[in-house]
Amino acid sequence: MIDFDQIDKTIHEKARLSIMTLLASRGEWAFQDLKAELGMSDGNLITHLRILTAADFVKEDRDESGTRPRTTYKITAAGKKAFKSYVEVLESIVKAMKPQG
Amino acid sequence: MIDFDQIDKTIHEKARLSIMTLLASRGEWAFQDLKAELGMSDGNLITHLRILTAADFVKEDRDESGTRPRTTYKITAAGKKAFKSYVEVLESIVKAMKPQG
DNA sequence: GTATAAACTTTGCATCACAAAGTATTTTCT
DNA sequence: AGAAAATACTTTGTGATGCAAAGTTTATAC
Repeated sequence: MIDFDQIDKTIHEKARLSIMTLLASRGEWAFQDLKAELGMSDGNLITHLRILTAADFVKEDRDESGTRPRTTYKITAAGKKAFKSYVEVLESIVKAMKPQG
Repeated sequence: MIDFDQIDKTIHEKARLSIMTLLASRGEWAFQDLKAELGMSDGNLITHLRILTAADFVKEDRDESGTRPRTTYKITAAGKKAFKSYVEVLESIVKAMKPQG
């Protein structure tokens, strides 16, 4: 049977799932790019990023090189690992549905 | 890109996702069997079943054949359809992760 | 120096999951 | 027959949380 307890609530939330998928599939995302891609408000986006950062799934990089601030986010090793096992649950759900279509 | 807006919140909730997966993979489930399988409290389980029923994703069948009441639940056509497109999003996430492992 | 942009923080609201406990009905046990 | 147990609920309460909107800070462009 599928182990639903293995679903990490930190990742499972829709907004954070999309963030994690984006971060996992591409190296680095600027705050503004994430915001544009996901169509989220500043406050909402940063809250989710904070939650992911607090879980050590995401790391922020502040670029203070004199120019306008540009914060980028990338997935951590722990984040990759957690996301991978999360995706494994998804995969088992997908597989369980395959026979019937 | 993956269309996260296509994720149905009614289904995406962990508890209901497990219920839907069980109902989609097997014809019919008695209330007691779902409860045992998922380890949920009566109140919590019935609430989620009500939400799924209200969304027309699940149909309940009351068996009043003189014996002790036995309510069973099965997925509806609309539920199968909604769950299928939900699983398609999962599949696209899984696929997006495949290249990197 | 006014306006704009980035990256926040704060506030407030509304939803929601979940447990615990209580209820009605019926059935099994003694 | 009476007590206990089981099914399928309902009710209540609490705590968490998603989200938008608006305000804040700092810095840059004009």
